[in-house]
Amino acid sequence: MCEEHKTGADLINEMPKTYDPSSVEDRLYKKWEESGYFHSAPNPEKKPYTIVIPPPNITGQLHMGHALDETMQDILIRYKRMCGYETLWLPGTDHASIATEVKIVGKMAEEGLTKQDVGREGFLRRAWAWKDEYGGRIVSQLRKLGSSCDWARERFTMDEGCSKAVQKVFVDLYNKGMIYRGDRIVNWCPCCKTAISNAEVEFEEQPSNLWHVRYDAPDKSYSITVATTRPETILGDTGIAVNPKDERYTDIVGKTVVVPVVGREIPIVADEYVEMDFGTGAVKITPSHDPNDFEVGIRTGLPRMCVFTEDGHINELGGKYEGLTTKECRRVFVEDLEKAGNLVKIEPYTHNVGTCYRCHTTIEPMVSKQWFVAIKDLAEPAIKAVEDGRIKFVPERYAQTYFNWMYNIKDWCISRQLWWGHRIPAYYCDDCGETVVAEAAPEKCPKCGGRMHQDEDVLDTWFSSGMWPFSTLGWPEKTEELKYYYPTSTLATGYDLVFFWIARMIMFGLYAMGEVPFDHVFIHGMVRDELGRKMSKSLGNGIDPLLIIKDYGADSLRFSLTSGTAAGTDMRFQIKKVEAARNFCNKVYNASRFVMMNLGEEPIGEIDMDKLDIADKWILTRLNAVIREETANIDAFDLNLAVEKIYSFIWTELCDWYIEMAKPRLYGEDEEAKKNVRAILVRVLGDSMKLLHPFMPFITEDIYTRLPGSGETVMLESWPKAEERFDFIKDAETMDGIMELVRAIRNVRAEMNVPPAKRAHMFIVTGEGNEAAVREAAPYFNKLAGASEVTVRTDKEGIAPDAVSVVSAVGDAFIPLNELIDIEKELARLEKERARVEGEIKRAEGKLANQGFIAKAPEKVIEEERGKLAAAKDLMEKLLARIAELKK
RNA sequence: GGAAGCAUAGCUCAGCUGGGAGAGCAUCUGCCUUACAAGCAGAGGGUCAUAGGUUCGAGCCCUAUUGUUUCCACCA
Repeated sequence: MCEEHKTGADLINEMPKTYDPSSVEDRLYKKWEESGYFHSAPNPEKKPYTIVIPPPNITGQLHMGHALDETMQDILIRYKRMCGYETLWLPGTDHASIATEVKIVGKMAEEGLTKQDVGREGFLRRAWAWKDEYGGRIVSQLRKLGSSCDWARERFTMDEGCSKAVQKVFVDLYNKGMIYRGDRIVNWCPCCKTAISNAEVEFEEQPSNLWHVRYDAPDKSYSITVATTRPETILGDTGIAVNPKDERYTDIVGKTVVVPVVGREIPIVADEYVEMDFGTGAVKITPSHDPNDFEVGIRTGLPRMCVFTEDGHINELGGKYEGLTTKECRRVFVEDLEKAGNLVKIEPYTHNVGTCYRCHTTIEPMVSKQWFVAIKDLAEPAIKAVEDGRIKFVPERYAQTYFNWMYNIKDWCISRQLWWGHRIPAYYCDDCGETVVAEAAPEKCPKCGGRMHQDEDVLDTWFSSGMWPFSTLGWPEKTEELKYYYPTSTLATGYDLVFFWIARMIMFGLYAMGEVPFDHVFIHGMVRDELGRKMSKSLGNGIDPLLIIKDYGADSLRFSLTSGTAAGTDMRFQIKKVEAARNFCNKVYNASRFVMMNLGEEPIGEIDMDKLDIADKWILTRLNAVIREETANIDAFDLNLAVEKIYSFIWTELCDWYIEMAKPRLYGEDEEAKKNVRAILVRVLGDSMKLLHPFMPFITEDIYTRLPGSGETVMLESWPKAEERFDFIKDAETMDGIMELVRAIRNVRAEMNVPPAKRAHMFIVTGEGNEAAVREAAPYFNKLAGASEVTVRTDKEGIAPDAVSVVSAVGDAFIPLNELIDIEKELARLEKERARVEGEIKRAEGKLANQGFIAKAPEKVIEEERGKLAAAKDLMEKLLARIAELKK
């Protein structure tokens, strides 16, 4: 795009003084997308690097969690793309069975309609229409962040391919006996009217009571008191259990008691499950409404009696309580217990109540017929894959979280009493009850020829998202994509999805593909509000990323989410941080404006290595360092460290120092010098834009493509490599010393209250070794240290004895500013400095006098220490001399 | 009940395999110096939660304690 060389004036006219992200972001994203830069195809010439997106729910709106998630992934993808990998970031959305269905039911309710009113077909029509309307919303929002997804490969968990994968896995697992159907206690959400898995239950601590209830013998000759937190379940009691070792009850085990109020007779049984020390040592058993009681019931042969309806009411077995909600029933039933005289006492009691993770309704454990995955055979290889390092968690500690869950994993309830989702491919014969599980619906019953009907239920959302890494690549077809991109590379998501999603993907990946689904699991924390609270709708403290993008730009948002926070830990969202990021954008932008303004009329050539001065060598050495460090940081997933490196390189080293040091030459007469400085500036700025690009894609693209000699996009450029010819370690050290001296001079001037405009002739006295370097750097003292003229020499001859002096390792500066000096103040300053150096000498001497240190510390460390001591002593000598001078 | 994380400058947080404590913001002092006042220069501010231990050397490793957050389990 820079075929014609533009002059600085041309370029600067295009660039206002302040960076405006809104004027570039949408335009650049459109360019990227239309140019096909995001698209990936199997390429045997390159190594693949693949990320599948954690598919956001189609119900979703972009929130800060997504913003963080996508930013991390985009950084990795853009980095790897520049490193030469064939990168695929595969996007898509999740049908989110329960979440979506709840929304649609809610919307229908506004029209006064229920699911039953519209029927399954009608409901699904609405659901798909809803998906078409809103499913694209989140996807377009992801684009605002700059996400470089291959949109041509966008998938949906309920599209044809993914559905096929789901059916195949289901049928296959069923045929292997790893999926079964049975009556089990499940977590029933009376609001969503469906079973949910254990992982979907959230426990909330709630204050309640412990009701002590006496069960009398039919003839009242004995009684037994139990405590319960859920008195309404007494309606479903079918027994009382005590510990077999409990001598208090041995003589009544096997006898019966009467359920108070209800009047049924139930047996007293013995079971190890009962803790003798807790409460009265006797437990009422309600096998249909409590998971533990369910187990006791099986062991002791107690019958099940389900007294709740699917929507949380008491059913016909509840007698006069029929039709009450469980909550109402509790109140009424407790009253009746009291009237009957069976309520012994009420104790306040706080305990954890299971609630639905979607709607936070209290879960009612209920027996019902559900489909389950027998998890053990899937879990074992999945545990092993992490144990033997085929999958690595970043940070590592999350592997522990994973193991804890996996070692204790229970069979997975996968059927949901919902309509929106993958319908279970099981068919039952209307006549003989035969069950057929198959991908295609059978015409008729293979046993009796009767009519078959399909199971009404759908599968848990996570059943399909667990296949995401391979279903999206075409499985079960043997596609090129599957062969090339699977296993994927990095899976990035929040720690809240370790159980829901990551564990399931690992299990299914190993099962269906025989190979892990990804190498690394990159875990990030949650974005909290400024006060450290979760962002939630109920608190109304959520911050909309789109508004942040609108006001500050996507780059600023991305930067603020990436910097200053270590992987895997929660972060607080602070608008101040976004502002700081915005300021950085402006800094970068203005640095580029400066470069543009000074490009001159001639084309930019190669850097002439023979014409580098000490500042040039320094910046090139520093560029090499930042390339090496940042690259290592990203490779280790330390994105925060990486972005901070390039940040401080650009702001401090490039802007505050090098650009300032470039000015004398750019504004000077030496055309050759000018030319080389320009080449260096273009090179350093260009590489900086590449290094920053993964983090801030828009501004870097905007700037990079304006630079002379740049390609049409930065995102396809090669990641910078450190060139050895740019390593000038020794010169860079000297330059650091010169910079140290400049800082010291500035310090003195500031402390002496020398007006910035007041310039003075400056003498720099340096040792032989540094003379050449300091001479080279002399002009910089004009610009950086307020010198009007600089004289470099190796002796102090002719320098006014009362000049202000600044001592440093590379040399001492003398500034005749006598009239401005406050001798007392200067002495105080030198005294302070002397004390500091004295401390340093003591510290170093102490260390070197320590025999243990000399004997055991590495030679390199000892040498460093000796060097420091010598330098400090040298400095001390100068200081003392200067103090003596002033005191005269 | 089990497990993990965190505790560092006024605030929010970094700190890689142990080798003289950092950033951003805030504060104070000067500056509209022709890239940038969303900026420049300078300054102040920390017994790195507490107590022990290992080591020549500990913010970093070990043990205990305190505070705090989160996850898992869930005993009626």
